[in-house]
Amino acid sequence: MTSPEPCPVARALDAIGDRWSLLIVRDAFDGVQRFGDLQRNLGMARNILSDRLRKLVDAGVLQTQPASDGSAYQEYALTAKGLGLFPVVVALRQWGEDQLFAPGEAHSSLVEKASGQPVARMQPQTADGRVLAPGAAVVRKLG
Amino acid sequence: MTSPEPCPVARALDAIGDRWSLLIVRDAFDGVQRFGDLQRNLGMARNILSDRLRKLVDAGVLQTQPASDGSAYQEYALTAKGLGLFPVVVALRQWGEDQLFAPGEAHSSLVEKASGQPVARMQPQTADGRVLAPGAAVVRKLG
DNA sequence: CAGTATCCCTCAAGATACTG
DNA sequence: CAGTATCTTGAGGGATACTG
Repeated sequence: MTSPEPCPVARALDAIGDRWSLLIVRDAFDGVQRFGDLQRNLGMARNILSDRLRKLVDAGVLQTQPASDGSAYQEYALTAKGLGLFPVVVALRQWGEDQLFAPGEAHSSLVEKASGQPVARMQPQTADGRVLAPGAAVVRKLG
Repeated sequence: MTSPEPCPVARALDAIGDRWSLLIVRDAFDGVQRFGDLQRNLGMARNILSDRLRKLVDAGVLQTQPASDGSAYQEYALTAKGLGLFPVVVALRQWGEDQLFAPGEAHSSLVEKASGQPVARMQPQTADGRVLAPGAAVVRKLG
């Protein structure tokens, strides 16, 4: 479970598959960029957040940049690599909403209601754009 | 980080966000259904695999069924809920391939080459099917 | 405010022996 | 072969005090 993982899924999980990284990334997509905001938002220990941020920066998922409000501190922003996690976060949210909530149960995708806009969803598809349903036909194509 | 998580992403990660579950699910999508095959394939300790399988069954992601070869044991198969993780696994694999491998480096999505068929890819899209690029416009829609 | 440094502790994970 | 039982370890994580 370490070193040169040959499986892309395993390698991805090695990079961002821990308990906090993807939640940090989700918040980053949501525009949260400050240490304190992340910490309050996620309710995690400062040292852990600090460590996770460093690792995400080392991994090239986040980058630090001067604070937009002119304060002496920095902000954490998604890199291109980090933005590439968008489908992952969307897919996770989608599965969570579809499979992990009771029919009437409220979840916190409030933005949809607030904005009146449907949130992004995912559909696996072939390279030529045909929609793909999970099942026997694709079962051996996951790598 | 426990109990009634209101965020779908957090709840999803609570269910399958540990170090092994998604790898087991990936193998399941790949047709691996036997305890011993999973154990050898993933190189994980028997007791951990046993525990993880039980939890995945409890979570409704996997179900046991009589072995197809008539042996006395059982097989672990994806439920509908588990099949719903297809986009998640695909998105993870896609990100891994695109961002975590050097240009010429080989990864183990051999199936594509073997079958000559392109593997599934993901594209986030709106409810009406328009393709969505990650960025400012969608940044507040992740929930 | 944005971190770092310490201390502590739980739990996930590994190894391995055992059972039907 | 398909697990279960037991033991041990180490890393991940939490609380909190501290610094620039």
